[in-house]
Amino acid sequence: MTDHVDNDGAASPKLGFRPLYQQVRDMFVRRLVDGRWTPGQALPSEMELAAEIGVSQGTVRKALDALAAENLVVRRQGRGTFVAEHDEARILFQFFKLAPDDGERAFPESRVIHIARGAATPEEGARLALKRRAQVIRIDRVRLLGGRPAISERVTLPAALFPGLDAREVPNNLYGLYAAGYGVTVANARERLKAVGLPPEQAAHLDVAPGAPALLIDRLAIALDGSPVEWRVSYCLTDGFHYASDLR
Amino acid sequence: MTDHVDNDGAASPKLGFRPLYQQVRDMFVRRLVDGRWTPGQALPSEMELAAEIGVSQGTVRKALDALAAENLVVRRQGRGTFVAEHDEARILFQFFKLAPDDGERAFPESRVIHIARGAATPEEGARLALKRRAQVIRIDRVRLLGGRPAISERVTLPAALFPGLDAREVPNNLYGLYAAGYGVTVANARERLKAVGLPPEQAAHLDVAPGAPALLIDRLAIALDGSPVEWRVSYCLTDGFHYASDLR
DNA sequence: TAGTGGTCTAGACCACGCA
DNA sequence: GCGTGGTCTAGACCACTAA
Repeated sequence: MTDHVDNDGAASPKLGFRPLYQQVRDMFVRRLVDGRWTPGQALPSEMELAAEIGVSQGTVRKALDALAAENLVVRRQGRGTFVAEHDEARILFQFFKLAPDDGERAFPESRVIHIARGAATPEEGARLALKRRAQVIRIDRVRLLGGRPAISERVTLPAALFPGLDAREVPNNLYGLYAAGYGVTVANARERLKAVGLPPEQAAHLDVAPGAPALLIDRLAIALDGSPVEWRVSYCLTDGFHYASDLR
Repeated sequence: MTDHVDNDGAASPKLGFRPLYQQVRDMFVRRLVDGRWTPGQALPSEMELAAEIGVSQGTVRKALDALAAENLVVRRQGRGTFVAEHDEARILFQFFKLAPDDGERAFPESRVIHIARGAATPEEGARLALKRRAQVIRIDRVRLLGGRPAISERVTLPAALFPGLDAREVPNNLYGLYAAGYGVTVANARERLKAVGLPPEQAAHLDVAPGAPALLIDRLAIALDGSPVEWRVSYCLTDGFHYASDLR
């Protein structure tokens, strides 16, 4: 066992104090990162984990509650604690904020326009924290909402993380593929929104006039270990749809 | 004392079970709503509250932690628990999502264009859940970011909630005024974003050409008791700025 | 009925802010 | 030094699920 929790001894002088339950949380995240715990799997019970690690059940509980708050695990009373999956329902509510003005949210269809790999541009390298001259995979696709083309986007990925992705069938649910196919779990994302005039290329894909107002969404997706794993730039038409944001 | 916590007895049959700490949380929210606890005030210590209510300190703690997670109270180790205030810093990070593309976030200046009261339109009535022919106050203003006009917005309020607001000086920080002047605390807000072409009136206020792409933010602000208290429609220019959204 | 997570309690000790 | 919230533990009981 390479995991360990240690809050006593000379290693905990004055600064650098970290609560036990957070150390336990970090240990659990490590198990998720290195694939010891995989999506959908049932974790051992709180009691078993507590006995294994050598802390109280309450401390394990605080650690698991923290992971549940980050949507990394799902707790179900009477059944157990499970590693979260990137199924469509989760994506739809956690990462896809575009909803119809009235009516139910629905998962968009996708149409891949182009997929290729090449050397990262300076901007791509900067956003994805890549070494000079690293390879990236670029996916251009159009997504349909309610049957109409509404999103034109480019997804840029570090090729090193996703070997062979450019040569395979690309499913609708990319984050599910990252997890199931490459062991890469997207933990969170930062989005920056702007209103812009639609560039000619995107306008053609969406079948509207160039210069039409579009919502530009620039998203950087972050993996469990904190590293950026996807840069996505989406142009969205917003008549009949809106981007929903809840401020608490 | 009208507050009470009761989880035994015939009132708790099979359904309708509600954890004690949530009942305590609700009791605390009631105290915030009715003004027994006011912004900035220090709450009694956990021990005192536990003794007063007749539950354990741990249960009070869970209730207060829940309120802290909702940004309704602020907990400071060694000092105490305080009712949250709508100071500029809180607004800036919790409710104002527009940030410069590079550089520090800053609070925008405001210039009131017009303020008046009148009968609610059907749409205003629907959004604010008003009775037919209720009065509303409308505030039109322009907000400046980095010295440049960047936001043109209309704020619509139920006149009954804010008597005399249309006749007084309107400060930059509206939510602070609602709280300090009228005992109305904005607890959260729902925003819907679209990209639109700027209407002529807003274009004139912002000194750009009509039809220029703008970010339309439609915000409904919700009070502590769950009722809508403000409807705000903002047209934002987004060159040099973006709307930041973190997905977790 | 057995096992899981959820709630509630009680008490000890720690880190922090302040007088 | 004192009082605050923060952490950690231990144990009891409850609600839910599945066999």
